[in-house]
Amino acid sequence: MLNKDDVIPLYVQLKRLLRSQILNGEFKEMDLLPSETQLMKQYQITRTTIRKAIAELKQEGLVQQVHGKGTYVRLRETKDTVWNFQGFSDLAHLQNQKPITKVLEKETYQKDGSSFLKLVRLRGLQSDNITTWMTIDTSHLPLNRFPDLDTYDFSNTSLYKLLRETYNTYPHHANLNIEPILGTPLMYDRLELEEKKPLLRSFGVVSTESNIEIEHLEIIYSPHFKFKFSQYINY
Amino acid sequence: MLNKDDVIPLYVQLKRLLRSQILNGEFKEMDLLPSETQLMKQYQITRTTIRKAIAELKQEGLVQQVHGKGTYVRLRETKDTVWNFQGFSDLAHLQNQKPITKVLEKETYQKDGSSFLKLVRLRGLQSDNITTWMTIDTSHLPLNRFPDLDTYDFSNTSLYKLLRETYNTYPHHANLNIEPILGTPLMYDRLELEEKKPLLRSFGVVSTESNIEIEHLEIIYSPHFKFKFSQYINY
DNA sequence: CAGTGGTCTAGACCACCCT
DNA sequence: GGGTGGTCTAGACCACTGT
Repeated sequence: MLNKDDVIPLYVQLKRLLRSQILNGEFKEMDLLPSETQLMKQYQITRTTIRKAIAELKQEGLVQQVHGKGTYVRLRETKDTVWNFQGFSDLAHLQNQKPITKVLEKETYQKDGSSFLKLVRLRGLQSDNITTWMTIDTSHLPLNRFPDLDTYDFSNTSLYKLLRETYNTYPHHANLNIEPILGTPLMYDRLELEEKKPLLRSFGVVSTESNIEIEHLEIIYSPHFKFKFSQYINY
Repeated sequence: MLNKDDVIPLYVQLKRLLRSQILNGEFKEMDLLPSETQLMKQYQITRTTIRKAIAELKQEGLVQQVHGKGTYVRLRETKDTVWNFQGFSDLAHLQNQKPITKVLEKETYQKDGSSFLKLVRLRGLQSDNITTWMTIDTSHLPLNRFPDLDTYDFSNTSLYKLLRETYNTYPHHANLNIEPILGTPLMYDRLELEEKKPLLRSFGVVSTESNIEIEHLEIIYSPHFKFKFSQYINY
């Protein structure tokens, strides 16, 4: 149920509710969501509010509206663009796949008189007990900002969840470069690739809303990872 | 001005108007757009309609709203990301470089009973009489939608400008895939590259606002072309 | 035809920012 | 305090889809 006195806007509450119902499987792929009129009655809120919630779900690619028919659940495609960050786990669940993370390296080092944590993780998706490795993530995090970060085990803990919940730091945007590379033998070995196809490498900085740098990172993408983009064209 | 009897929704009309004003430089980077109240008076439409228009501009990355302050023009983010389309020329001028286009192939062909134009162009930047080739663009365009398109010379004519001004067709967004490849000898030859570094290849479809496909395209990027992204992180 | 989403109006109250 | 955007209500009419 929704709480009209909560500080969280009604449309956000409704959006989260519908999203969790979709992700939990209460509504399945190609199901129709309740119509806007039904939702009005059910939650006693206006259609405008409902449409705002659905519009954002549509933007996230979870839902598709068709005039005269209804609002369909749409888990396929669209959101493959989200590479890592936290979209990784969500994406996995949608496709009945399990996100797998293996910590390859974890070490602290000094640079310019400050301590940093270097974290190398192999990330992949598991379905039917077959694991497909997708990326090798290398993160560099400042330990003065995140004390004791090196004491955590990251194989089961989301880095960003930890930053948010323990260090109250909210990653907001990333500035990244992308380039094609020939992988090193180590990379192909880690990603369990036979073919020595070229790989994608992206690297850059993750910052908070106020542009404080919180992470330097590099991501090596396996060819299994399909990059999709939508780009608006400016006149 | 807006036309309330037009079949085009008011918010779309307003969105296009504001967008063209931004891109024509009537509003500049970091300028404030007129406030929602001002726009209400100016165009005699409701705030809901105005907010819908602005929301879509926000989604396109042209504009940013700040509570209590106003709506700012923000061209930065999108501009760096823009690879080709017409951002190419803008980008060039900014750096005191001249955009160069060389038509490599131009031929019509039949497929599924329809005629198409295949256009292959080499694009680069010139400064101090040195040309650096950046991309090889291959476009496929339907001739039934663009009659006589094959009669134009594209070395000095912008394809998109032609589509807009002659065929009244507005490219709006592109859905693209990106992958690293090993180039063919022909590619390295055309791009005048000595080193056989891996290249980036992107391919996909360009559509109008109403999702009508107008161009299939492939772009091969030279390593001289640096890809930069800004990605917002969603929770 | 009834039901659905798409657009739009005319208000209201609030939280935020600046002076 | 006066202006800004953020949320929400309670309606209305329309275009599209199915039967």
